[in-house]
Amino acid sequence: MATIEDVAKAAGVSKGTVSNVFSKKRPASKEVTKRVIEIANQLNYKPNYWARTLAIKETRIIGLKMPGENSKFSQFHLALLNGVLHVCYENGYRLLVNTLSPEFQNQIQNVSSDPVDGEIYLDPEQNDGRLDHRTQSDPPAVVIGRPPRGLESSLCYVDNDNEATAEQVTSYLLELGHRNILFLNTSKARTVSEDRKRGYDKAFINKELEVQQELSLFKQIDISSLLYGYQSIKEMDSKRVPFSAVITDSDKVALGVYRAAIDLGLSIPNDISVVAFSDESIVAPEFAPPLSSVYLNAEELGREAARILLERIQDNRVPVTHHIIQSKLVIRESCRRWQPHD
Amino acid sequence: MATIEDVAKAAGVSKGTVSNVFSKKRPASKEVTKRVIEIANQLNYKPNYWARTLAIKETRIIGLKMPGENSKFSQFHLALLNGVLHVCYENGYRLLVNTLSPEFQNQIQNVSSDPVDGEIYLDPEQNDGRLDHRTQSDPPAVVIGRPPRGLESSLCYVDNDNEATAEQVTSYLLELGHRNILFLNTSKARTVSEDRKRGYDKAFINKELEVQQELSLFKQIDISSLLYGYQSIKEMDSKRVPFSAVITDSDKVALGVYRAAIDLGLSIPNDISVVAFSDESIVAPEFAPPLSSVYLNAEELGREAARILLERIQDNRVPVTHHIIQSKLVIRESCRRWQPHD
DNA sequence: AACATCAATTAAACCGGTTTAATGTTATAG
DNA sequence: CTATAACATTAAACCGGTTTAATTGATGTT
Repeated sequence: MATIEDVAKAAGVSKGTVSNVFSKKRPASKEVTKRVIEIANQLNYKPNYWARTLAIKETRIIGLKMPGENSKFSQFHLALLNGVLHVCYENGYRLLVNTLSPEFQNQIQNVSSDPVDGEIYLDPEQNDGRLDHRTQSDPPAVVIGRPPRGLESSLCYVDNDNEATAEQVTSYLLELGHRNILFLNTSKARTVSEDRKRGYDKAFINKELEVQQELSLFKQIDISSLLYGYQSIKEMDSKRVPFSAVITDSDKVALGVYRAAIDLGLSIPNDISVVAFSDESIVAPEFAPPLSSVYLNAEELGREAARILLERIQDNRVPVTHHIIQSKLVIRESCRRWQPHD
Repeated sequence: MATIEDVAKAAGVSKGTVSNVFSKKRPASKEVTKRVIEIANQLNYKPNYWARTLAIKETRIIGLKMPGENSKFSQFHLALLNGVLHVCYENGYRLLVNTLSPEFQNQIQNVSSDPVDGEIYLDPEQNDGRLDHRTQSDPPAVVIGRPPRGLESSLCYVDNDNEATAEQVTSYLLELGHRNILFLNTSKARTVSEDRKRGYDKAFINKELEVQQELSLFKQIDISSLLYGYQSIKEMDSKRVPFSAVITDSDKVALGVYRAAIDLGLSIPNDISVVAFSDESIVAPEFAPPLSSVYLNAEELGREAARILLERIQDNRVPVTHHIIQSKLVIRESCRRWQPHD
């Protein structure tokens, strides 16, 4: 690969001039510009990205940090990613997906600063190593979701109002007459599970009803969403724990619930009502019956996070902001007024 | 941010020694190692990624290049991405998603080498600017999908056998007695559309039937998949073009077909049989009726592409390889034997 | 003619690491 | 007790850009 030196020599000018022709940061005469560009083309010269980065201390790359383990992108992440990418596209930024295993990163040979101008953190957890170890000198960051207690005030984040949404969903079911509402929450480690649980509890308390803790489940990390939904229902059934409605963490979990219902000869919504969080796919309407679910606006979460991040990158003195993205409960046909059987 | 120089001074050793402690490329004594690491921690020192990259000419980043315009990741891309990420994770690589607008990249200030060790190209097109302009000095590349004619022999790629699969799908419908089979193909620009069309034609020719070209449609770039499916059916219906089966490019297009069928009071599969390519979501079974579709194994496509790329990065003299990933037609309930109505 | 102004250019320093070649130090063999 | 190998360390060069400060030469002013 040709270097700036090669081009400078061939064009009979100094490195600085070639640099100016390419960066346009200072003027160069018409003739020189023309000659340099011609020769650069001949030599197939392109400025070296990393050399430039080293000199100007800007990568024009933003990072996306997944939580620790080898996690997969979900439907929700996909929408979110598309939002982030959209903003990147508009602003000439690239996106670096950071999936390095803890083992890899802990080896001293692999320790290094992150090669980005700023980072978006996904799926914050209660004790989030990624966030705890952040220091002043790290690049700007924006979290999607609520950061763990204690870090809320010092970190920018973008989130839904998960507590209010959970309360709304639960109230909806309570008003339909349901009293035994199974809550298939996401993993306890994630901060969002706590918020949703609080909203769920609140809905009961508002109606002066008692919360049945044994109906609040948390997903284990090692189980798939589909199985989580399926097995939970099967288990509740075999333990003869009564419930007439289910709130699930995602449409995938709801799918598991649907399948379990079929297996158990239960009808949705006649025997069980179902509502899901996090429906970003276009398929909820295709469920039989169409699934009522909460649209979280993941794409907007991604867009907004990226926008805020770029702002901070340009000027890191802008105040820490917290941005709430509107979510929306979409009622379809998976819920029904509860009336005791026979 | 502290530099290697700061650490070296504070520890009373040379830059080279600090470098050796961190890179482990050459030995350092126990005491020196200990002292250097201690001081590095105190100063919160981490080796600068860009400086290191410039020196060793290795980024440990692989790139993912989307086609030109601001395109979104689909369900298919998601599965593929997860495959790529998995391999990255295992091998300590980061993934850079490159979505820069052509306008951005064409400005001289933004011209530069790509900041990656190798690249994966998605959705190759017949006249693909990204691929045409590649030169010997560009980093190693792997294409997912068939490269345009002329570049096939010089580029590594991973693909399904789209021709054979399309032939299989079409034959399946022909054997069910269908003769007017609408083919809602993907955009004509993409190489895959050509391959599938060839397979479709072949199935007819094998049976010594004539291909009705007016039943072969190609998606326009500016229309959503859902609308493409919906409008195509509506249009065929209003033009009174007879057809009894539809092959769609993806489950999203199929969804549009389902919705049009409802609008037109047509029953699937009684009036229209439907088969989709590219079903990577878990929802095809949730369609009413469950959608027969071709599982393309996108995750494996991604994994294999990443694997081949890493191989080439380690040794770019390995021969150019073409890898075919198995796809599979999954029969569900959206197709039926064709018998003329009353 | 002398001086100030301005644009284009350059040599050299710099960004923060790695690597080479040389040096000093200690252990091992003859 | 050397000669030699093996090891740890360092100074200096290098990677390929950008930037600073100085220089040149052309233009304009009085």
